[in-house]
Amino acid sequence: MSSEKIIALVDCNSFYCSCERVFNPSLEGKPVIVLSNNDGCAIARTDEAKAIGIKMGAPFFKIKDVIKKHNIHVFSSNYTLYGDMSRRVMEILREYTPELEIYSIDEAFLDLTGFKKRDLIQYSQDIRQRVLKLTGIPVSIGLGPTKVLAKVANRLLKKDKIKNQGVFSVLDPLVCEQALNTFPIEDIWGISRKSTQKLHDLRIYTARQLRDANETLIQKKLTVVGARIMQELKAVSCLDLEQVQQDKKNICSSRSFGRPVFAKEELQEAIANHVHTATEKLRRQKSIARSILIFIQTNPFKNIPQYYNSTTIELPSWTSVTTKLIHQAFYGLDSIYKSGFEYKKCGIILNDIIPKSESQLDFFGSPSITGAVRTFVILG
DNA sequence: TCTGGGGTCCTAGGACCC
DNA sequence: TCTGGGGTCCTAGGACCC
Repeated sequence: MSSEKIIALVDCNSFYCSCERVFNPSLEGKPVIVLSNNDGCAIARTDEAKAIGIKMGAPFFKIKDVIKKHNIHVFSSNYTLYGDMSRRVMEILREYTPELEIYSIDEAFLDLTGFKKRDLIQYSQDIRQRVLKLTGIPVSIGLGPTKVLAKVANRLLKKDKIKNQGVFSVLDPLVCEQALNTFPIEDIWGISRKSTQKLHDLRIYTARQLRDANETLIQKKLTVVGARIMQELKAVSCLDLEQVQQDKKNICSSRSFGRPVFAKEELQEAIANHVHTATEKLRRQKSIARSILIFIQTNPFKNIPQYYNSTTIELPSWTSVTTKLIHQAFYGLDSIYKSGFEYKKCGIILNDIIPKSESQLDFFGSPSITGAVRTFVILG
């Protein structure tokens, strides 16, 4: 019993919108949405905007009328601001426990097992109040014995099934049982559309039914991923907190164009920018890469001739030098570019990434991996 | 040469997350 | 006219080796 963990999921409410409200308090109580890059679609909504019926990912052009009618306040996304606010929130959370996993820009798992003897609801309320006071960001906190159950608790808060107190706990087995009874499987963390359909085929509709289902059957249908979720629903923790930020194994930069693009020169400019962005991230984690994938594509939503292609370039050695990678990326672009198409999006992915410290300089000044077999040709 | 089993590594693609 | 961007994990299947 005492080995049971206590996990809190702290989630910032309508995070991007809340950030905008911090700098514009008159928006309090009013409907607000934040749009994706190029103002393509809605990616954050306040409760007021949700109540009006704005759906996650709704294309801007389709909701323009509703926005006007209900006087919804609209913002283009400002990721520099959101990243900044996120760091401040996470720093405060870290004051409450060193065991913390920053799961996304607006969510963190906290291991509160060591605070068992305290009133955990009160402790969580303290966290909420302090974050709100120091950053202006409202957060919701779900408590459970596993990550999946903490997510369940948090989800119930958002759904307003429980009156909006900002903290909900399913640590009590009876409360948990009740919560799972009516909790739809599609709302479980890790169960999305495809898996939901497979489970519906098995006549499994609620979290409770999934928890009590035949394990072999679930593993067969949903692989080990599903089996793990089952365990977590049973309050058996099998997803650990990942406290140290792992180095990225691949780094991607891509974006849609705000307008039609035909010319190779324009694609080159965009690709160069993407390489620049990605190599900056690469250097920040003190890594080097040896493989770069370049892709270009037309707009699949448009009824025009479609083209998608990608190519991977393997470099002779690992590098984090922007110009070297841009050179290779252009070479790759040359090989896949076809004129006459209206391009909508392009991007690059850096692969085969290793820490710079794992490499050493070979005779010619370019890194080679330690321990790898190399043949040296002495010139002259 | 033929036959078979088993292990490892790699890659592409599916599924899922926020 | 107009539909995000950046990730992770897992599996299946092929290549290769012993």
